[in-house]
Amino acid sequence: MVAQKSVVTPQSEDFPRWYQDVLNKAELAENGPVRGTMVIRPYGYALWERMQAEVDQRIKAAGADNAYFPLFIPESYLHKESDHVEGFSPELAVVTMGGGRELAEPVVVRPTSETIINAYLSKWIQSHRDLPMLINQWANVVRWEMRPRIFLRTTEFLWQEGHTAHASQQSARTYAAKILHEVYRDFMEQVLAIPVLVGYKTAAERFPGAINSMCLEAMMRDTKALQMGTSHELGQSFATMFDITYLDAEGNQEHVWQTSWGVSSRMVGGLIMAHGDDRGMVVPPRLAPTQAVVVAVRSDANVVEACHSLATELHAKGVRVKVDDATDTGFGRRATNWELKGVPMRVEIGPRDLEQQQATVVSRIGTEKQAVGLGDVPAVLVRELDRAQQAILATATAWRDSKIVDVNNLSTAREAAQVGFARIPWQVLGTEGEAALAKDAISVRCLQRADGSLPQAMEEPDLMAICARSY
RNA sequence: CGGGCUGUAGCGCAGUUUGGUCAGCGCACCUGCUUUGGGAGCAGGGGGUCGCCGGUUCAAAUCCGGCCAGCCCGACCA
Repeated sequence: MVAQKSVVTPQSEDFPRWYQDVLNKAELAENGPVRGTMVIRPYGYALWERMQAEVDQRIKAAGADNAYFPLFIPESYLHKESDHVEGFSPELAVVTMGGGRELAEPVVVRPTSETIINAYLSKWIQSHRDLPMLINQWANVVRWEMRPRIFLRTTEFLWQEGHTAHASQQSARTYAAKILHEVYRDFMEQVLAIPVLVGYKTAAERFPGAINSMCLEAMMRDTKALQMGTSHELGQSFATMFDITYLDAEGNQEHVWQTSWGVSSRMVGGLIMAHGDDRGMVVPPRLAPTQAVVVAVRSDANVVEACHSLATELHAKGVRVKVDDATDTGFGRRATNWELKGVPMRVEIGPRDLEQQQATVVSRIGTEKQAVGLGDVPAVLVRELDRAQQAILATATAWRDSKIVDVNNLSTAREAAQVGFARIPWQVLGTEGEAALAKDAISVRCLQRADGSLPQAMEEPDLMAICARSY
């Protein structure tokens, strides 16, 4: 076997450059003409569509229904919640002209939709029988970012945002945690194969307008943290400002308790940086738009026919499969391109294979090739796909865990956070320590219990702070 | 928005110090032939107002001024 030339900048040499190389060579996305915008190419969008499908299914299972609210929001709506407007004002895109004339009231392009959705929830909610009201929308939002990075932080990005109203604080809190665990964590670990730490955001990191922000934090291959998703308890502030009230069973007028929660196209960046290696992307099989590619090694009618017939068989078994019979491109180049895209399994068929009535099966996460009888390929592939899914999660988890260091003072925390996650008792760190670490670009990613579980309240004793550099 | 670096073909770059056969290289692309089991070879070919505007000069990718954009490091954030 010929030594493989490096096709992207090695991670160890220059991680940001590696990321750019993968975006380009795997044909995922590129910059749009307006600063901070991105063009998502078909393969990148296929990854997002798979994410949408899996997340949407879980959201519906959690009882929320999809709806759609407008892109434009009256500027006055934003001003109804003071923390909210303060948090988002610096990054708003505001439209002042329309139809060639100055608008009487400027409209903002939504940076998030709490305000407009709550304006309507207040019309729709009258009785305790209307609660809980569970709404989700898939949309694009715009935040004028100072330092954009494709997928991780773009001026316009794609996401889902859930907005719910409940009769009690407990119901809202329970639901926000349910979304965190049953929708987000389950999706990220079981589908994306990315292990996440869950916890509360500190007051400094909280969503503008929330009384409690819960989050999921993943570690990228450069040991920086990426916030993969959030679920917020909004308390009653939006309910008060937008007058969302209901009559309870005793006939009392009450304000609802609310939540909001979201995951975005940022997850595509997280996927790239959580699993990728020096050969490109590694896409876990349950997510992969293409789980297996059947490659015709040489231009030969029998070979090409065997590839298509095997693909048909695999498709019938529920494998998302493609045939690569573009034999006017050399085999090596095609193999490399599929690896760059992170397609989990490759099945190679050439004349030599055909003579033996076999195919050569290669996993993206391994290097060895195995010869498999043609008839056994579907069963082997199904087994290997499952194995790869488990292996990718296990590898990512073991690696991340090896980069989490327990520390007990500020200076060791600072040191540990340069090369991983520093875990330090919150009562040792405190808000002063948090501010001190911020000077070195280290933030408290989340507060969690010592066993890694989600706290019930900020005031719980013995919470641990996870500190890291982040995207 | 601060600090640093960089804008030359789709991508990556050389050339700028010392103005003048510098419009160049590698990859990619097109055609033909030979190839195809890990980024193929040979031959031929297409593509760039050198980021933009202005200035200096007989002459500007090169010098001067301004602007714009991108990347990296920070502050802000999904």
